[in-house]
Amino acid sequence: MLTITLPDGSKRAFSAAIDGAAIAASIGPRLARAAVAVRVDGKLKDLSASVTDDAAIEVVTRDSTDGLKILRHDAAHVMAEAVKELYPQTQVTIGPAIENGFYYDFARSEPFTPEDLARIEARMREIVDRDEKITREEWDRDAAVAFFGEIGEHYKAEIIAGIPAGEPISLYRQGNFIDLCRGPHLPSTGRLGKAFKLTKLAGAYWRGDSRNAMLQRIYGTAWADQKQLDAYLTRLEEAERRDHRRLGRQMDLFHFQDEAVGAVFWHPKGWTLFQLLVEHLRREQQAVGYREVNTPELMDRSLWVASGHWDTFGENMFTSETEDHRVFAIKPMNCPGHVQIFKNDLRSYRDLPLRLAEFGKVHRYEPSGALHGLMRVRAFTQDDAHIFCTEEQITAETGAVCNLLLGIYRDFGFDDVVIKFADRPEKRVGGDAVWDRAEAALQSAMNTLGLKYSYNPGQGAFYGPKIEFVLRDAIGREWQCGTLQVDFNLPNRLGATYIGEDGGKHEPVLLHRAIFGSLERFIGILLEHYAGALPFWLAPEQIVVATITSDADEYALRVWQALSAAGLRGRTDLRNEKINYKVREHSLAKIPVIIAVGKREMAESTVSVRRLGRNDQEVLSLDAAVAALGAESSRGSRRARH
RNA sequence: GCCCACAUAGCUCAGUGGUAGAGCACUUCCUUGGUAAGGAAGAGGUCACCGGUUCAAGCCCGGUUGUGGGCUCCA
Repeated sequence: MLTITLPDGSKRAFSAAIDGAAIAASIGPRLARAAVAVRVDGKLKDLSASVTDDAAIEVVTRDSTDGLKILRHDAAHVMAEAVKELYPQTQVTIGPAIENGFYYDFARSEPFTPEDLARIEARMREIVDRDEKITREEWDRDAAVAFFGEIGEHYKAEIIAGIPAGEPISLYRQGNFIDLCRGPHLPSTGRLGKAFKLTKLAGAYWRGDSRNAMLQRIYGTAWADQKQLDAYLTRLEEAERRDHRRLGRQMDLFHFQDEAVGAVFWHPKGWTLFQLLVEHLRREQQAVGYREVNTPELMDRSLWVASGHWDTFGENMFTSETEDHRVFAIKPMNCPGHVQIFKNDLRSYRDLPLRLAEFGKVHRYEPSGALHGLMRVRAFTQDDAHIFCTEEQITAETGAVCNLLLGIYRDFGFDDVVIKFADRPEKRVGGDAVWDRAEAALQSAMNTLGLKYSYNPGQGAFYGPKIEFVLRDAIGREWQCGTLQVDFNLPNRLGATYIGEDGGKHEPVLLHRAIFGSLERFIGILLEHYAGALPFWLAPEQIVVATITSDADEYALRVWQALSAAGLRGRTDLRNEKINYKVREHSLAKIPVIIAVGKREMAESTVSVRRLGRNDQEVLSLDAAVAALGAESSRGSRRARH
């Protein structure tokens, strides 16, 4: 006799041990069909796992978060089975479920081709039709290592050999395919359904280490049903249309070319946007105590040797050698420069916190494969700032930085920012005691603020732990934008000190912070976020004044003059084209406001205002329109922050 | 840097060994019109670059550069 408790609190009694499938069936046939696994006292189990004692049971269905994960994991297994059938010489490695889908890494001397992908996918559908039973087996570790070694699956054998001896391991078998897996899995391959698709082919290093062999990774997407799959594919297509590289071309904002790989040619409209971001942050940060500075692009190598950058990143720095054999480095960051400004005066504890900001253009010789539109470039502008403070001031300064940052992000329409805490990396300067203090200080400041963050182990800067503020692009890729780093190392390495209350010399703590991070990257994210339709205050061209007939040319110029005098950006369109044509063209160019003027407006001193995304117009007197649009533009950029 | 794919007009793309194509954009002319494409004509190319195969290469082969998708990296 056992009693199970369902999530709604209801209880059911069974006379003997029972498995998940039977429990689901006892509740209803629909649930039984949708069931992919069960959660027994919080632990995910196969539907076939038998429940012998009283337990809390939740039937996991295929469209739930856990259910989808299981489906995707099964899809990976089915793909591996298909690959082994079609290309028996291939070795399997690992194949997890990921966001929206799954992948599997294979070792094979021949590269897979896009045609192979179609073959593999077809075979996967056959395996689903075969509806092979999926069974769990428990093996002794050493027996499993020997087994996989024997059948030539050396990667699998290596993985299993890494599991502590004596720990029983589970294998899952379907047809002739057997794989190491923690589970749970579906009862049979037929339950996977056919709402999956293989999407791309990629390389991936064995165990994620670039010193290891390159494996071939096949990515796929899998869903509970065809409708979900179609919706996902449509979403991807839409995301492609908001790719910032495409928008940059369409909106004539910037371009790249071969002679300056990874460096942006900003066109007039793109540069206007860039300047708007700079102006906005400049105003906001000056209001909270930052002072702007500017430091040299080119400094002697010795400074970078002293800071530690030369040893850690020398290979990624651009250098320049003069005729007299002096080696200069083009700055890859601004911190050493700011430390020089700090050091150039005798500093008192009364000067702290000292907040130095710079819109500093930096160059980094990034690996060619890392480059990506505006998101990852070799020449970019940081909205960098360095706060020299005491250890006691870290919490307050961290709070102030986070407030400023989250406020700025809100101004640009980003309400949900992913925050990560990254601690000491393998390659670092400074002793463990210093790192302990830096990490503790940053973490306690974050906890005091009550901000939610995840943990990103080993990803800190070489001189200190950091907080990463991460935004997502149109297809969900994550990009670090803002950052805050606590540094107990550089001031020491570069000899920065201040005179404390006690009259003695002390080392300041250095907080590094960037809000946009890289202006280039932030603009890339911003464009994708708005799909190019920037809010009125940010649009490089806010208004086009378009004539309906040439009789209105003079009036249009007068209207434009009035708008321009109110500080608005835009132009006239006096071309001999129909108003329909002009509306279409400027709408596609994502101009927020089109003002049409014809004989009627001219006679009445009015304008007809059409907003992007709307099909109606508002007729206003010229004066009222100028006042309203002028106010709207400055409202966006001048937020009340108190 | 590594794996795979791709590179044709300003843009989006077609062209699988036999004289380089389309749509949009551009220029000129006609059209002066009321809120998402009026009409006609014209101009526009070292088919990324270097080499090879071939009577003949945009197309086949090799290399280089760049781009895209991943991996690694990201001060």
